[in-house]
Amino acid sequence: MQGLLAHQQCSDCPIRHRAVCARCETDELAQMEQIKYYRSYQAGQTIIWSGDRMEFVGSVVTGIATLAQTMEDGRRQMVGLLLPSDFVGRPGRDTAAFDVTATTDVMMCCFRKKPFEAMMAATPHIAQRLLEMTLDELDAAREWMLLLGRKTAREKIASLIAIIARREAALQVRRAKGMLTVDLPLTREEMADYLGLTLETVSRQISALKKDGVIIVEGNRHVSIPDLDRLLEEAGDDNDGGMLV
Amino acid sequence: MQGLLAHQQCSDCPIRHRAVCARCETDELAQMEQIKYYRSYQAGQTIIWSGDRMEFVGSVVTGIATLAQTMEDGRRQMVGLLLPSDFVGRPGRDTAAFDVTATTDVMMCCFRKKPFEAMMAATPHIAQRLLEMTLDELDAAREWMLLLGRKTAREKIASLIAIIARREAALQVRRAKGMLTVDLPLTREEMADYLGLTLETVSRQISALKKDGVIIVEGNRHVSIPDLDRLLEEAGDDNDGGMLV
DNA sequence: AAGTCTCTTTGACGCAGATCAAGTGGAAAC
DNA sequence: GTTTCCACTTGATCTGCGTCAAAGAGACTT
Repeated sequence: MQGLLAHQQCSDCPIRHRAVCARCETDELAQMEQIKYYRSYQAGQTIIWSGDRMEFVGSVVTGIATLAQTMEDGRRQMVGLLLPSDFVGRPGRDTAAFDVTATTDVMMCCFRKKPFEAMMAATPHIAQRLLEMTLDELDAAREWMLLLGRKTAREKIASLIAIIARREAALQVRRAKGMLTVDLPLTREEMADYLGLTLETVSRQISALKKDGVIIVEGNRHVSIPDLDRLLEEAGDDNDGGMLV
Repeated sequence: MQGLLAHQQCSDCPIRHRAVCARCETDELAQMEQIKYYRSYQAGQTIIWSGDRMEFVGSVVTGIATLAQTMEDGRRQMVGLLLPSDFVGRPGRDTAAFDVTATTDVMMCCFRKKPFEAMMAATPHIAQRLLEMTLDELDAAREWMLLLGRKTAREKIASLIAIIARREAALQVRRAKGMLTVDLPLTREEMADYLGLTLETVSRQISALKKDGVIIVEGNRHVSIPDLDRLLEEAGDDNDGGMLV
């Protein structure tokens, strides 16, 4: 798989139309192709340490990574979930502000920072797309601030499941009227780190939502949603906003 | 004041070198000048309602505004503090995602959205600067997520004061060895909305920090900091990061 | 088949911060 | 000078979630 991807043409890339290169013309893409390289990480591996010098920036091609911050005493807060097409790194800054960790096996499309910055200066399409993506992330981060600051544990869990479900619903061609179904890409502890809770509270609230029939849980990771509106109500979202990074 | 500003040249503008126009050349600035207009708001006035159609984008020239989100039942979370030079609005989207409210009297330098978007497409300097500003805001938002998700009430208050103090320290030419001094630009309730607390808890923790000698409070708004390192320690920030929007 | 490991669930208890309520102090209005 | 108002403080009580502890449930090893 990785061997195949490593020689893949950008034109065949699964994230071609969503990543930072989405707006590039054929010739621009050819230039990108020159400076890119693939790199893969195993589940659990740290991709970037906070404070490290960043030699590269890049896009998540496959897999899921997390962006997190840790205090000296070990308290930990996830501040972003990186899905395929999401951008990692920050042009114009040379030390990383957050830890980036692979949650599943991850394949990244990387660019050494300097050449990328040079290309960005020369290619408005890249800067434009990156601006668009960054604005989306900022909106998502602000939605998340409401969750962290004001929602109850139950609402937080419902929100997380709703966000993941919404994303799945957008991707998977609507499976003929079947109940909406998601696989949680995170352990209880990772959910806790994301939601500003403890893993025990996460577990308890999932059990409570299950008992109340809001969700149906099979195994640890598989969740079905009989009534999405009910779930959204539990999440405390009136509006239909609230997409994830 | 407003009358004067309304006829001011961009070249004399107090935020000329920090706002979205910072990178513009003289000729580009002249173009911006053509499409800009000033608008002022009184303290307490809402500048933009969440969900409203946005007809304009712009920069805060003077004063302080807040970016906030409200749930149906009234729970409220501030998601940004807008200071002079900060940008309001989102090119490429036409309804506002958050409420923008003037905390003090505010003067905005506005651009109708369409002409601004057109200029942005034609002027890479604007998009570049906006990208830089947006990336900074995203970092600040993520710092804030750690605060909301993981810090104690005392740490939250210390963090807020530290952030405001840091900003003051950057602006005010270091007043000859005098103790660092800040005026809180927010009411207790606004602080609570920013920190994900209640106003009672804010009041209690300020009293506690005062009693412990971490801060010296005169009146309701005026705070002196005898020992910044001590305050930063209370804030739980090991690193020196954590700037505000 | 037993042992180990990791992830998860569940219970018992305590505390930080919310809620409810009363009171203080300064500034503007009359 | 009194009244009203508003932001703020402080106290009493309640509760949601954290903490500590134990045990269940798969998956992999030997």
